Amino acid sequence: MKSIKINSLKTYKKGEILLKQGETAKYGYLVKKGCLKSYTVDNVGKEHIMQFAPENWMISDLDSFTNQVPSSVSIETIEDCEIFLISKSDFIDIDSFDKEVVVDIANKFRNNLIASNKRILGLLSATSEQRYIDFTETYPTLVQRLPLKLIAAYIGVTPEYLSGIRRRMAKKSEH
Amino acid sequence: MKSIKINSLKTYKKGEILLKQGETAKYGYLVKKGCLKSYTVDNVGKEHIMQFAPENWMISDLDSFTNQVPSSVSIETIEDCEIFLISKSDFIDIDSFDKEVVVDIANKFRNNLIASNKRILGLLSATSEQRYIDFTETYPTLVQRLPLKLIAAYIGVTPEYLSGIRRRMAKKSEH
DNA sequence: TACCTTTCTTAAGGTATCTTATTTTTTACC
DNA sequence: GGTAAAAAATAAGATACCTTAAGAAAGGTA
Repeated sequence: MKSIKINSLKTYKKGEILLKQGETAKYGYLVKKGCLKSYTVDNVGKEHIMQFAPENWMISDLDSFTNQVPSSVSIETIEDCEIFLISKSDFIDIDSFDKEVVVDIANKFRNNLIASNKRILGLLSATSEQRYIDFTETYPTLVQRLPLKLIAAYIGVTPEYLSGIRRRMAKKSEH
Repeated sequence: MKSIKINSLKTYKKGEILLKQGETAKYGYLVKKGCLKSYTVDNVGKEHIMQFAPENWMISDLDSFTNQVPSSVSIETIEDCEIFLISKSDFIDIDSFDKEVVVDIANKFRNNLIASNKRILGLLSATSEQRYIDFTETYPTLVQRLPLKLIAAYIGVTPEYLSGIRRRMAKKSEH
């Protein structure tokens, strides 16, 4: 990715919204410091988290960013952040890149795709307790760092229910 | 993708297993005629469908195929099929491709990623009835073509429950 | 046509997860 | 350090979805 020029490094406070559901994504966000989330709010006001982006992760609505259609997610800081903004014009004209960069991009998409497919399988076939365990193994640092309700919105249960999962797991491991 | 050479076109009967969960994927499968499914069977014997591949779709376990690790899915014909096998050696050495081909591959990964992310959002936030409606809109031809139990395994409910969804939807639309 | 097999439907009872409400704990701020 | 606000824990009752089992419909084959 080294030959993609980075437009600007900006700082944000916790809780700022960088992209709103329904708007068109102008930027990809590369996190230098802090953590972002991409999420939807459904018609009964409940939040569902698509992705977390801690340090060195990249986040956007790929469909909106690439095809200039309305975004299906919002993106928001969940800690104070320093973030590189990568503009659409830097990114969309993939043909103008060096081949090496295109290979990097293809590999990045492929790895993201593998990760997304694993998540689909988990949502289809794993219990919520198992999805929580998977989360703690995949993101050991985030388990400590994120509030419970965000983890619940990521694995697909209510905060109350995740609280119960934790209690039952603690009881089990007592002996 | 035009400069990827195609190894061979093979024919299969309905119900043949092309890749078994746990084995390493040697091929990508490009469907000329018929339909494939990729799926897992969980520890209580229940089937969960990752993807359908009707005509012109490509299917494999991308992680297994790319990184030579055990596959997390099985792939099986659900109709009589004609299928192009694309071998790993044709595909994995992405650096040796023309740039144009690499751009095609990147775009294909990107589009798959967008589709997978939509499915994750659906699994997180939509009711099973809404996921069924989404399925009928995304794959109108498959709704008629596939048995109910496969659609149920794709949207993440039991066949009995999907049968109930259909009944309630029919009743609703009566007036 | 008749038979066998698979698919689909229906229904009763069970489990997982949600909703709502209340209490306790933690965090943020003056 | 004290107070307000947010987050987490707990619990009771409601709903979505599953399990099991049985019967009805549809498809394939002799």
